[in-house]
Amino acid sequence: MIGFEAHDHKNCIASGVASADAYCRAAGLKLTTSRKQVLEILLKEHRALGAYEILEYMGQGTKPPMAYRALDFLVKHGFAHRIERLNAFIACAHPGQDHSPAFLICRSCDAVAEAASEPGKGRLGAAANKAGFVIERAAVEAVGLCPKCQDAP
Amino acid sequence: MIGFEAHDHKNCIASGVASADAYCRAAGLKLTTSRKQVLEILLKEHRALGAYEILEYMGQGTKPPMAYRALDFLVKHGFAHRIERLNAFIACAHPGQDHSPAFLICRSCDAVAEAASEPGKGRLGAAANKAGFVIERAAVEAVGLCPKCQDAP
DNA sequence: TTGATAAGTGTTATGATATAACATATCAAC
DNA sequence: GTTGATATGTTATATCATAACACTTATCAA
Repeated sequence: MIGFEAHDHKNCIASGVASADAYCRAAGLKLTTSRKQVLEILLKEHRALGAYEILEYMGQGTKPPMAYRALDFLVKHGFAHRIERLNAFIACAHPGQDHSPAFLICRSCDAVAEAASEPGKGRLGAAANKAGFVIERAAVEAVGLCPKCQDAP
Repeated sequence: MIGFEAHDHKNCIASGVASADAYCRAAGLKLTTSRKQVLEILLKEHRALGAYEILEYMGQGTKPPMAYRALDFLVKHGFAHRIERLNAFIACAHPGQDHSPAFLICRSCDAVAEAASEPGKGRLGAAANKAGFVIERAAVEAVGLCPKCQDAP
């Protein structure tokens, strides 16, 4: 899990962009300037950012559709995820890997950590099966308190 | 799981309101007219409704805060749930029971079924534990195709 | 090369969702 | 019946997201 601990941040950004770059090249996708820029912003901030917040980082004159389009691309291809609860976006912590993300969201400081989930397993999978529902993907967003905010309530 | 099958709808509404009524009386909560009205609307429609859609059912002259306040109350006390993915609300299918809901959302017709999940179990629980994150509640929203929409794509 | 097609970007305008703030009303407890 | 707490009514506005269209750039077959 990539989460609340300290980490080597420069490497984080470089490897995130590099892996998206490689993936796009292999898949015939275009990681254009604005898409790359948004990915870099997400990686650099290393937290969930709202679209309008991203817009500000992109520079003045940038309009909402520009940010949303880049985000659509990044989310569609798994380089970023949307956090429904926060109406926000975060860089993927495991780019390139086929994964079903789950998020741990601190209700106090809004920090977000990405973990793995197993939709289709456990009670949920059994219930879906029984109902004849085919799960394609699942958003799992756990809300609680991160280590830091438990210490300082 | 309560979901995609046909069911006795009148009973659905009556028992939903009755159980909320009983719970509120026991807990010293006030199920006021507008709160009860919104609950009835959700039970009657038996699907996820946006706040402004609920507002229309409430009659003209009703303003957004009225719907949102009633919904806040219903969600807070477990009589309804918010579906983040749809920015919508749905009556709880297991009122009164202590439960951690999961939802099966059809991407074609937006039908929603409520199932049970087990946050804190499985890989997610293990990851949270390891990270020192305390899960208080979790939103689990699985997207896919309901039986009806699989047959008619 | 050129012209056709598709994909991406820039821009305007607006739609959809949600809440802050404050005035008024209701109700239970003293 | 006054007080205090809770709920409602209302205005205004904040926040999040997309439709629609003009223009540009990349791709590629003829």
